[in-house]
Amino acid sequence: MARLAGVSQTTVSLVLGGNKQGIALHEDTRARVFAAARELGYVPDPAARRLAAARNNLLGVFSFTATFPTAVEHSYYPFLAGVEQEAAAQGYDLVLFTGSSSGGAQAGEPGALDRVRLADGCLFLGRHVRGDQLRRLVADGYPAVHIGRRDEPAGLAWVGADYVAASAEVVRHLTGLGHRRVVLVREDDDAPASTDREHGFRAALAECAGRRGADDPAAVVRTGRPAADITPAWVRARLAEGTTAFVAEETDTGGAWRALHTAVAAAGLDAPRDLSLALLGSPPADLAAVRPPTGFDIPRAELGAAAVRLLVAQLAGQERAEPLVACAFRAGDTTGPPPGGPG
Amino acid sequence: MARLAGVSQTTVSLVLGGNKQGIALHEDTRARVFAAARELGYVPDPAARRLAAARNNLLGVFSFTATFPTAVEHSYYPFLAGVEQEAAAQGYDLVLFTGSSSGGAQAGEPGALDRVRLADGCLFLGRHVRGDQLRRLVADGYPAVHIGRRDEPAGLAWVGADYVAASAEVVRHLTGLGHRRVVLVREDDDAPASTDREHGFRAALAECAGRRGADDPAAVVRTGRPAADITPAWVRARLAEGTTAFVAEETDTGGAWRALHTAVAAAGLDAPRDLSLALLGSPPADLAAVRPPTGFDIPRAELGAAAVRLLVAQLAGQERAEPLVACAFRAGDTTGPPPGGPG
DNA sequence: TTGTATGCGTTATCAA
DNA sequence: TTGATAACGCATACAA
Repeated sequence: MARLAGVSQTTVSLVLGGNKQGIALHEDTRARVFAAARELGYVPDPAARRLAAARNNLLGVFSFTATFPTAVEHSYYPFLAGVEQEAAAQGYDLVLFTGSSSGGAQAGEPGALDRVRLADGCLFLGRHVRGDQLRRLVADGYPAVHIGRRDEPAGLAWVGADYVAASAEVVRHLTGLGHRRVVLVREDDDAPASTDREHGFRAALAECAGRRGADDPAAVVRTGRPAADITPAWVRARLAEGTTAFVAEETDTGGAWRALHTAVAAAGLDAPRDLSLALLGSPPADLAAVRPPTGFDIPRAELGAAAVRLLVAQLAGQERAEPLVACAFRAGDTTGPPPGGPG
Repeated sequence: MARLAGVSQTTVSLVLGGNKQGIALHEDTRARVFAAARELGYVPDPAARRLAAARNNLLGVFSFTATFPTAVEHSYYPFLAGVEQEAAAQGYDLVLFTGSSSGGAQAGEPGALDRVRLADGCLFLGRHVRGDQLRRLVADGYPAVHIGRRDEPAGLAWVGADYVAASAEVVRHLTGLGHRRVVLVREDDDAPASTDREHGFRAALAECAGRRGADDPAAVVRTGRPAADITPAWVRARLAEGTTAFVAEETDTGGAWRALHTAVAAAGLDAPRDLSLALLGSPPADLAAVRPPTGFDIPRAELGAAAVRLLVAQLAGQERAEPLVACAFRAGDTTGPPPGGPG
């Protein structure tokens, strides 16, 4: 013990612990403690100090699929980048959990989510988190934050991208160019991320209809995987009906956008010459290079960081703040005025 | 406490702790303890565990730059994939220590490394490791494994890719095609990864020279960042001297390969028609699609997994095994016989 | 087969 | 300004 070296004992904690309480210390004492510590190579045991502090400075990160899947494009990497940085800034370390691993022994078992309790609080990623277990965690007052909007279980804190506002902005960009009839291609599921985009889409079109007195031009198409119904013929039919712009939502595979892109090209059409295309999100890497679509970028790193801040605030007993993070509008090369002129 | 739920208390440790000592336990008791634990969502505190037993089934990962940097190409992500999977298989949870992350509160502090002691052992990644702190950890007998060959501090265990063998194999592929004069373009630094590649390169060429009695055709060029000296004129000059093949080492930015690629194209030359090109590693994503180069792939996930196995073996007091992991030769489209025919 | 007592290294509360 | 002393939550030797 450094106690032997110096002449003190509890004092070591104080000087080496940073003296949070602001207790007065003799400068000599400090110096002696430091000297002795260096001499013996003494290092405060993090386990002991975390035990005594009743807080281990660990934040959990739980993703129901592997945190590091082989296919990078499905990964949570962009979120983790923000999580890591913000956790570092807040002085927390990260414990990585996955639905498939969780300590090896009890994979997939009913209590698998309980493992996260070894951390002070936990972040959850992904749609497929078991609701019942999460509910219990939340009910027990365990600090938890979900990345992505989530209505269930009640009381679960979350941070999410403001898809409503971002989608509305994209649509307003189109209506501002003169488009009056726009079609949204979305996935056939009811995830909040899809629903929010549709809300923003409809809201922005309704605004325009109100102003100009036109009838409601909103049209929404739900497509499957793969998006087999988005064909050149389908595109032509929509154009014939007066549609001048198409909007696709971003999905994890980019399927909707890819299908739209392909169908338009196959129909011998060109954006923005013959019609306008926009993407409610970011394009898959291989299509990004071809022609950057008009749309918005999801601030994934920002979301990760915001989630950490929210979780830390929860740990400190503070109430939650604004959970929505704004997306950045991206002006691309795929939109322009409708062919026949505005209106 | 789970103690309240059941009727025991120390027993909880035994049954939940895996009962290392092989003490006899009533099946009813075990069942009751498990039931109570599940009921309360009880999880043993890792800090307390580590304090009392000096182990808590936590493995640390410490990288000397952010583990999830904004620039994806510099990331340790591929290693992490293997680390995560193997750690799960071995029954360990992963702690990502954020001590050195950019923006981290204790980024450059002298004690930044000490927090890893919370975990039973720790993996280290990256070239820019604080040697002094690592040395202390190792000297204290703390289980540590470095991913990537490393000579310093002495006694630090590591796993690495067998760059020597892999590079030699690539060169033999070239000499087998008939190339006799080959130039290596490498970074101007002395990282083991670069040095090993050069060794393999030289060894394979020397073999060939020995067999055929030719003079030593090895030529090594060190280039900076950016690799400004790799110009079309430079390529032409080497060809004029009789060089028929060029080999570049993989770097984190892919700079050397990119420079070579660009210079050859700008010189109006084509591989494998006019000359052969090979890459000691994998190409950056954007160049991979263009034309897959002959070379080898670093088994990053395998390395991560091997590191975990080595660390776990160290925890069990076993001695270290073979630290080298073989790279996979990749036949690409950039090599062929020399233009003038073999020899 | 299970309960009791003790210690792991710190921090926090009080007393000196 | 500093030194005792009691937790912190768990594991282990030992007694029951």
